[in-house]
Amino acid sequence: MTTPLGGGDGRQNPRQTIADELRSAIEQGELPPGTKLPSGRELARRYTVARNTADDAIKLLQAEGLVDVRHGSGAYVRRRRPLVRLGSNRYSQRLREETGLSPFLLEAARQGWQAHVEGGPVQRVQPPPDVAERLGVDDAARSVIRRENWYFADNEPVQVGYTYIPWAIAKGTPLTKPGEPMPTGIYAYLEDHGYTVTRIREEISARMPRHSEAAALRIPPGVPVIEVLHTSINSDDTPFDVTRFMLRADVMGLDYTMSVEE
Amino acid sequence: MTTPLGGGDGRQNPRQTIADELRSAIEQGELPPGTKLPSGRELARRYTVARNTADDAIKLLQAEGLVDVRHGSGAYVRRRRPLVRLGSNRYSQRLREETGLSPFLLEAARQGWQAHVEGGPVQRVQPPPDVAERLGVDDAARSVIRRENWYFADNEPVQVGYTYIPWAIAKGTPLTKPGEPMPTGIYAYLEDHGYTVTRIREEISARMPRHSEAAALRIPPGVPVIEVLHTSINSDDTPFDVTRFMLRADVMGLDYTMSVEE
DNA sequence: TAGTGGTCTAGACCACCAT
DNA sequence: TGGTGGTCTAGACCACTAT
Repeated sequence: MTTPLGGGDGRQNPRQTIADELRSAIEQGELPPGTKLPSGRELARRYTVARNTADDAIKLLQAEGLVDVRHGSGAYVRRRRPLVRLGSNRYSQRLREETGLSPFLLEAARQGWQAHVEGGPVQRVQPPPDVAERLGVDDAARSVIRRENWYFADNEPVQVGYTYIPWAIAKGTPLTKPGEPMPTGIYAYLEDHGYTVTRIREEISARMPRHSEAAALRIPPGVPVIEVLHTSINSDDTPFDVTRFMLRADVMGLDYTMSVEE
Repeated sequence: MTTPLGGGDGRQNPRQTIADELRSAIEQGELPPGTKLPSGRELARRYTVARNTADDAIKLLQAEGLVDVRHGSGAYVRRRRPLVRLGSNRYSQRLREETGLSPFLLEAARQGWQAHVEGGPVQRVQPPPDVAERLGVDDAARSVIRRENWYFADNEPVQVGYTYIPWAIAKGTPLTKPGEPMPTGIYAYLEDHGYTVTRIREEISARMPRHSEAAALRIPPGVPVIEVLHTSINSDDTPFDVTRFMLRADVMGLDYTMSVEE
């Protein structure tokens, strides 16, 4: 087949061509957020390609996070939702005491979201290697308590956290029991027993969600997760809690303010 | 067509079935990193499906970031490369002076990477709204200087940064000229002129790369970017520089340690 | 009920890789 | 040169949505 063009640049893939044109229409604002894209069949007609090919173009945009596809309805330019930004002050004792809220609820409420937290199972387990290393704990069986928490905004799950506390610390306390003492966070409790969050370390990475994570957090295609490995450090420089958070990156972000040591 | 199974669970999509089995083989370690997956044609034979279908299964894994596909060769389980973690101390004056290195070079070198930075164009421009807001600058034309920097590790681009400095500050200084004064970073220069990084704010999000970013940073499918909106704050609480970084999330991460205010 | 996306088939040609 | 991925076609059936 010959290339019919007379004025433009060289031809490439039909699939890419279609995706490129839709993409730039989106980026230029010609297709504003919420707009419905032409249907696969319609694109196939316009570009004189098989429907497969047109659909593949839309799948590309979906993987790039540009569109949401609704079965039976159409593909729509994704609306950029404002992020809930978790601040670095979220471990502040004072904030907690004044509001009685856990960090997540605090930030979410401040930003106008209907937020709640649900506790999951609490188990005595063997810590993952990276957690064990940061806790300075044996990589041995049952050396830590693992607590699971799910965070919701407007009734959608947006974050999960797995908290690991050395058994030596948690032993015989309510920290080993589910449901407790979540309302104001476990930190209020730990504080009363000599563990104050003096410093924190947060190691941040991003990746595509695992299949199971995508299902559990209802993460749409084209949306990554932010993984935060958080370590709480006591005034005597001992780490006493490590939490691995997974955040839906389309609704959650982080916001740190910190002073720079010389 | 009937479902031939006798012992297992219910059937679903061939495409999903194939992806599920490969995925769990990868997650179980039966297919270790670097292993070559069966070819599309081979999978098609094994599962008695069309080649399209088998290929689609592999594309799913690719979009999840689990495999790297090499044209003409095969699909391989992705090796997890260790991250270069940029620390919160990277704006430390002392570190800079002792080593003479810019933050990125410092961290990368410390972690055994062959690193270098390339400066891009320097222009006087109108700042993006979010940058203008953080700089406390007019959203007007030509109110800031924009500097562009590309960061390489082992000769691969892994990070871009766009730095915005108010024209009022940069006017008549080497900050308006390209190539300068990069070797030790612009911060050394600013410091000598009354702008010391006393506090920083970093707003973090993650998303799939834009098409152009993916091309420029050579980001493979299934890999997101981390976007950091960095603000440098002077001792008098004035912001004097905003930089937007884009990091390839498969090789770059962040590592903050900070004290918690009461 | 008409239109839309989801998926699959069977066959084809091209580009790239490795031997 | 044979195997592999990349892409495309033309047609089909199903599941879901909207009216």
